[in-house]
Amino acid sequence: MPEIVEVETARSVIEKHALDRRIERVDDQDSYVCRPHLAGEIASALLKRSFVAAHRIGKSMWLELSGPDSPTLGLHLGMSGRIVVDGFVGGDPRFDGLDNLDSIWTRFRVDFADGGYLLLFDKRRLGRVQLNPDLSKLGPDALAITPEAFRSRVGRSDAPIKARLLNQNVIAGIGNLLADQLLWEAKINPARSSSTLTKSELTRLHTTLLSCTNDAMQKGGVHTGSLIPHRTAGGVCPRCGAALLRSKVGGRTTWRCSREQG
DNA sequence: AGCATTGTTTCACA
DNA sequence: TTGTGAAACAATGC
Repeated sequence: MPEIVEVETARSVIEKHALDRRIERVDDQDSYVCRPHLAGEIASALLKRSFVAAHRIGKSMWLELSGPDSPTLGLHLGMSGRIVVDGFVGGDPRFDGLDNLDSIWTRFRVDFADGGYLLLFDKRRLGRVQLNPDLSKLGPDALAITPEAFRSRVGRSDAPIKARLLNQNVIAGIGNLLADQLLWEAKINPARSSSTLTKSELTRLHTTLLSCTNDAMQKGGVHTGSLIPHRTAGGVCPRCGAALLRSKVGGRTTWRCSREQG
């Protein structure tokens, strides 16, 4: 997906352009993306109301609806989702096809009374639209977590540090690319047991997390990280020139510098 | 043709 | 109890 940076962009698009507009029509027919799907359940919850706030923790968004006893609308971009409101786009920067918003890749759509729209464009179809999503297990948001909480939560486990960073219940928002990027920046081996990291290493990792996400936000996505283009066969460390090594950590393809993250 | 994929969930197993 | 690895999910890109 869309990691925390892309999701925040999407949330921001919604906040700026989709609030306080009367919802006139809803297409929730994709029963895989929209769930649980009791024919039109989502549609009837939204019709004649409006979105009044857009929130996010990690990679999960939820929208508040006007009116008493309204549910919230959960949005998750999955592996490839984008949010489009009128012409404004937020989310996964890969793939084209946005020139055809009526295609099968539009998995969910809201039309406003004023003629505008909000939609979820998702080629991979692993995104989710859901009423009252359960977000109670999510850890603190990666952009908001304090250094102290970061150290205690992330450093507590015997799991590999990368697996720990990817665990959304520990800290919410870090995905595979961002994890590789920040472990490389901080010169820490992704496979090291989290509990062997020193306090100063954890502090450095947290600082790096902030600079990486900030940087990615400026440049338009986590794919702009300096390590990312080198995560390929024969790739070398853009910092020291040593070979990059490919492995599997936390179930995900992992690249690290053979010299600096040995 | 075959494999990999910026994500999440589930399950068998150590 | 924790953690891991693999599989499943869906569909596209290389």
